[in-house]
Amino acid sequence: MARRPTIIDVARRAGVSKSTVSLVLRNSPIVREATRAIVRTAMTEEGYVYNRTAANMRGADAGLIGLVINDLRNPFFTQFATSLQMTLSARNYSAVIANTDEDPMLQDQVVRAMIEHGVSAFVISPAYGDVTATFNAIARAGKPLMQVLRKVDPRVDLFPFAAPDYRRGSRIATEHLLKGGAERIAFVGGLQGRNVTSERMSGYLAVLEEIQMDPVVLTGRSNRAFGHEAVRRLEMEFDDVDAALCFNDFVAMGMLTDFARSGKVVGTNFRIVGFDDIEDCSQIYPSLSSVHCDISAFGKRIAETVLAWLEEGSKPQAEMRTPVSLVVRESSQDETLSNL
Amino acid sequence: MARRPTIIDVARRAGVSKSTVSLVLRNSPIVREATRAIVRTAMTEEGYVYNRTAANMRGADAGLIGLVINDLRNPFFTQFATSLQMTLSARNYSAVIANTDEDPMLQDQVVRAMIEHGVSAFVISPAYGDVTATFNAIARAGKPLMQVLRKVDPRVDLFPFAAPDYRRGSRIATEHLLKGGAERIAFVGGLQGRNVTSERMSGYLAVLEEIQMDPVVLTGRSNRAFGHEAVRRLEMEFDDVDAALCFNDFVAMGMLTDFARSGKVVGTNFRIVGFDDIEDCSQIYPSLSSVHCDISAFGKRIAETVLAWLEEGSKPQAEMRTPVSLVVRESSQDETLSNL
DNA sequence: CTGAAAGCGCTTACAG
DNA sequence: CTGAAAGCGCTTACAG
Repeated sequence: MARRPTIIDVARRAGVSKSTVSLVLRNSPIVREATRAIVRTAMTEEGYVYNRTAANMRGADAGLIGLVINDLRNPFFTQFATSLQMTLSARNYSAVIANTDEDPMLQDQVVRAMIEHGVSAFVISPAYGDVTATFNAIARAGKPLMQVLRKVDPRVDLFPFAAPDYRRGSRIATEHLLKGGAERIAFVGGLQGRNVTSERMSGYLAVLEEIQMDPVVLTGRSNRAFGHEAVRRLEMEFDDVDAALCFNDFVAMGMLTDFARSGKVVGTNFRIVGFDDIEDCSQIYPSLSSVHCDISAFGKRIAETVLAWLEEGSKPQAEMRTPVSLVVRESSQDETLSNL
Repeated sequence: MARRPTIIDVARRAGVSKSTVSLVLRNSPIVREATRAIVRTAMTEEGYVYNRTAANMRGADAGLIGLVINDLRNPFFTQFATSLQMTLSARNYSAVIANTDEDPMLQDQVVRAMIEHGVSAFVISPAYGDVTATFNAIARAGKPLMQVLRKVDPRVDLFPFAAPDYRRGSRIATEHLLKGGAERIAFVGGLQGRNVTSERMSGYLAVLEEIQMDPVVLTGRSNRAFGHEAVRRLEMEFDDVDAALCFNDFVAMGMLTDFARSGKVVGTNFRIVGFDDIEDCSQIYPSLSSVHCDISAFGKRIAETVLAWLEEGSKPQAEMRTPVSLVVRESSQDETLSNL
């Protein structure tokens, strides 16, 4: 297989200089239309493909964005990554994507690899742990960085933060459970001491304080297994609890499965609301009410924000919150009502 | 913020020529250990980061692999992509990842973008449709390409194909259902006329022919909704069917949900086996038996295969099949038995 | 072992 | 509008 054709080959065939070819490539208006056409045909005849790598060297933007995600196997993050990547694609950027598996060391390694590869900007949903050195390396390399979904570095003036408005989601979910007649509501899941946990709990705590209801908080991992465990603990220790707001949909699904196994009817005897509204929520039985974070719109918005920063230099605000809403389904609604 | 330091800056500080710095960078053995040490310190003092882009220009390998996936929101493919990407990372490669959303046009576009970006090789789980032009563009650019999971281009001598051994999975699942006492087994889901569908059906058809059982095939989309539809159709048209092998886990879960809603006990009255063994299978109730494709090992293996091709020039065999196994859970096992 | 020179494929001023 | 020249940050022979 022969060497890839370059602009010189195209120039020779078109009978112009290579500068002219370069100008055509960059859609410069100073080249006559007739010349453009000649160059264009020469390009297809040669089978020319643009070499971005070479262009970058001369200072042009690489058109590569680094996307670093703490857990790509989790559909919540997958959804975000996919939406972001597709928005970038539509704007003619490509994404270098890496899963860090919640490992700050691995995270540091992939970030450095991406800097070497010359990505133009970073979007990071960080693993918990110390990111100072990692983020500093990005700053030193002069690349914009947005931290999303988890605020791990407090220097939001340098590394702007964006996330859905969890606090508000937590509030409206709690109010919904109360309106449905819940007399004692538990908050289930989420590791103690983490920002996301306190945010997702904060609206719940605020509402309960307003109406003087005692909170019941069961913190723990954010998976189905903890949902199972929580059901057992509630039965043993807090048998007056008749509703739960969960840290995320996995915890909620874990609880649902447990109730299904023991034959309890969720929606009537017990009300559950999840968080994130992943796709499965509407597909399971009973279907799961959940705080919808519109993560797909969120991903799109982040893509646009970071491109605006890159292309127009408009640095995003230090903290950005995107709207959330509540999707009510069977798990928090009396069957008799929903069948009306 | 100052310009990024280059090897010249490092060379100046270390008091050597830039060639020497380059040699150190590439771990060449011909540089004395003492000199290396001096250069290394100079690098950290300057805050030097390697510029791979520049290195590529001179012919070095980019260390970038293009990963193009038909549906990144589907956990099966996410698992594959993640495992592949992490294996690449461990070998000091990075992955440019794109979701094509089953759209051959989008696929063509992202592939061309990746060629411009200078990826060294492609791994593609293709969207259905005509990929000839897209694949030809890759071949013209001289990049290795492996098609995985779906054989869309028959030219496997040029574009080697790899997938789990679906046929065998289909066979062992069918045999398992028969051993459990199934008297009539349906195959549910999978679009007609697609390779994957016929492969996942082939073992089932073969076994049924051997024992002279009439097949019942309900082809259709591969999502939960079709699982619902299938349950209704089975009840109406084939009420002697007492077991189902599903095209994938989503279809199976759709069936499970439907049975749960109507109070039928899966595992006793009706046996179900899914395909792919996504993570949820063990977490739902009843837990879902499934053909385990070990997609994580598969991703790792593909990464290694493509790197071997790239680094050692050892082109993979035209067709590669990886082993599968059956994971038996509640959905295909009599409760009385499983509780022993 | 180390230095000076050429070149990878583009873009960017700068003349014409 | 178009051409000739320099340079982006490396690597690669080729001398010393």
